[in-house]
Amino acid sequence: MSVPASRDPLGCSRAPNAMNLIFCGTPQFAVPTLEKLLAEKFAFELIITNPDEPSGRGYELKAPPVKQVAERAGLEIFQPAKLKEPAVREFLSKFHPDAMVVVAYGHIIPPWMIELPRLGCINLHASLLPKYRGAAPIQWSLIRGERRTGVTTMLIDPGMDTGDILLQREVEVEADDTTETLSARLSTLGADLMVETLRGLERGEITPRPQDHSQATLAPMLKKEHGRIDWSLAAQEIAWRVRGLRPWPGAYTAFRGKTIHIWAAVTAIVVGPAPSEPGELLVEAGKLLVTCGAGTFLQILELQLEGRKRISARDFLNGARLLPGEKFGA
RNA sequence: CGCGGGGUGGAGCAGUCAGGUAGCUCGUUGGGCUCAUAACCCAAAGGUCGCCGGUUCAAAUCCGGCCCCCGCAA
Repeated sequence: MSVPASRDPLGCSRAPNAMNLIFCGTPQFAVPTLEKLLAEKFAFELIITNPDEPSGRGYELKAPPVKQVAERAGLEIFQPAKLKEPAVREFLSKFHPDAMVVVAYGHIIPPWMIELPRLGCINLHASLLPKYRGAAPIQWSLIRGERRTGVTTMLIDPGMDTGDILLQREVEVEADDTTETLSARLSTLGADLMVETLRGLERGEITPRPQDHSQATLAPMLKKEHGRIDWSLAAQEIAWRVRGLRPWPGAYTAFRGKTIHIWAAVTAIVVGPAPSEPGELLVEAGKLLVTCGAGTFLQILELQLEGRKRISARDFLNGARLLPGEKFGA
């Protein structure tokens, strides 16, 4: 199927999406946007992504997902460790993109870089700004039990996700969504929104709208310690965390002196007045229940003992030889 | 040479330190009980103990090498 060479209203011979872009992004979340823009024939002057990092057993150097896609597409790649270096500014000042697209890049964009592109730096953020500003919006919206969330494109300003909003799109959070599944959905939705945003901006059809800063909430980068389960919380709170903390750092607790990860869990209907303290394990009709705060119970569905594979609660019960009164978190 | 855990019937595990008849909880198959059941009772099938080599009268277990899986860390 061939499309005839199109002409814009001015009659100039040019591709329909002849915007020149610089793309900044690093993890998997940024990949759908890059791929979508490639498919829509946007032109890339440069791809900026984080340096390869040692990862996995043996600490082998691993290229970030965006770099892998960019390499396959034959694009020029730039991997500065810091944007502050004078050499970085000097190098980038040679470029004159129409817009810079920033998706989960992992760095604050300095003012001189914001002013580089004609149309500004367009950021895709995985929340309904001004809610959940920061590095981990998807995780925190799940941890907080939000029923709906979305994606936002905005004009980057010197603050942390404080720029003017361009476009937004909402989605429902499914009851079994985890950061993995929600992130996959938002990243493809965001890719479409970015295309729409760029085209709208080029045509002058989008009016940047300031955020209502009084409504802002924060979604700071997660740390390992955020995954430790506090069994005195209500089961619902813990279930939200289990979903939001996947795949990293994961919700974990201690069992027989070792770390055990809880990968899937749901709140359980209480069966009876079983007197027990937070963390205590109960087996009821073949189900593995943990006592939580305020008389609530969490049913464990999937877990993983340190050094072992991820298994179902049933397999765990078959092999663990639980003793009465054993507990998590001890 | 980043640190560490693990590979045992279909599943999850014990047994390995102090070598010597393959164990536990399930699942599967057949039978029984029951109005009925994922419940209960009886019975059966199913394993080169990751691979190769060594030590030994004898190796899942001790020694050497290799393959695969996983946690930490980043």
